[in-house]
Amino acid sequence: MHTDFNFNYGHLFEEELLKEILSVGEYNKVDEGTELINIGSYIKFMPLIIRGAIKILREDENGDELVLYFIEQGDTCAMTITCCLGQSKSKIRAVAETETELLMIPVQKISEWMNTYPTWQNFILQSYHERMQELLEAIDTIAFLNMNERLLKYLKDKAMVNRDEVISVTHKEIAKDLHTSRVVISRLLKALEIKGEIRLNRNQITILNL
Amino acid sequence: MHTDFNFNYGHLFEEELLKEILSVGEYNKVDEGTELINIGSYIKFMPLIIRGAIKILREDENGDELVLYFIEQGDTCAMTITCCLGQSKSKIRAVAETETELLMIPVQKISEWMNTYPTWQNFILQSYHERMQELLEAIDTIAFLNMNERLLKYLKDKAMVNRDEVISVTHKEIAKDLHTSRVVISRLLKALEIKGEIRLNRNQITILNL
DNA sequence: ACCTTAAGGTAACAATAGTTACAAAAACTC
DNA sequence: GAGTTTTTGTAACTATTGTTACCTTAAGGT
Repeated sequence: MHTDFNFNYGHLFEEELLKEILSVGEYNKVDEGTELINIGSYIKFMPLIIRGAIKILREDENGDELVLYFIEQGDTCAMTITCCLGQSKSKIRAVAETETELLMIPVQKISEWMNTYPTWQNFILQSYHERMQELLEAIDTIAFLNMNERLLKYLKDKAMVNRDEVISVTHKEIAKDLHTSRVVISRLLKALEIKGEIRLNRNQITILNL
Repeated sequence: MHTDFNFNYGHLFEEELLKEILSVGEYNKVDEGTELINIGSYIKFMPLIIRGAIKILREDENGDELVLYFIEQGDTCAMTITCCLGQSKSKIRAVAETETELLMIPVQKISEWMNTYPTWQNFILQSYHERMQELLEAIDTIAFLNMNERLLKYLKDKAMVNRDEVISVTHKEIAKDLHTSRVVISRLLKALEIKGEIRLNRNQITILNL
């Protein structure tokens, strides 16, 4: 754990801050599928990802949901920061995409360190910046691509964060993530298979030209 | 100008910072339609809006564009902050929605004040937070609403920032902002008129139940 | 007033996405 | 291994959105 943490964050922070993070942060290892942040819940910790990947989703009042993006090791969830600093409820949902190790940083430390460690302030601002970019990319995807292209992008993103061109997922799950129906996904997947882009198996999709 | 500035920002910052902002910020008055930020341009100033409203758009490589949200007096453009601090090119376009007065703050002051004025740091983080929320709302809109509902929301938002239930706009302009075709907009507007939600005139739409 | 351009209305059709219904195959249960 | 559940395939249909084409009307210029 310690070495993984240093690998991802060591170059970002000074010795002293690294020590503080390790002493204050609560280490946590969660299984795939674990719900880390619920819509509407108050957030008391900010997660620093040491290993693994997390899927960030948006969900509206009717329970319609949509994947926004994936975050990986070395990332943190900027959405959490806004929620933490603003004491507001979460507007998003975070689910472990793979088995994931993370360090939970208590809220009050975030703003405390903002004032004492310039590198921390930098890290927080940088995180905001990156998450903003991801949100813009998500907007591009849903605004300018059709379902066909969105599906392929989703599969490739998923293969990327899982570091495996074989994806374990059902059509139903994909449909939920992309906010469409299972039948639509099955239809488009079949078309992609015929085009030679993927290979289909039960509970499993292989990307052929990643 | 001075009183308008104090009205919008006076309660946010301490006396000293207010004086600095006014001495360093370059006052600017722009007409409706003025392009304040271009895609791909480097940003050297951060705008504080004193009066008026600005339309923020996303544009992809093919020139497809889409309105993300409007910002008003008292707001700043957090997207600018990310660009300024990261020295990166703009990923968005900003166009004056009405005649607008603003104060242009030079980039290097933004980070300088982050370290000297806690209220400034707070303001920047708060701006990030709000813009993040707006982006999420934009995602909700394009992901979960159909064109019909998006159109009505657009009209109401526009009426709001213009403080007038009579909107001066052509069907073509709306189509561009919502990234669809003129024919679709004309069709949906006509349906809204028949439903009694709006009244149509050339270059002008009146919202009946705002 | 006459010409030109911009704005808006509308029909007909195409493409994409969503829905309902049902069947077949695989996996899981006991 | 018989029965149940889950997953996937597919057809037929509907709804929404996008496209093309053509017309009318209003506004602006000279």
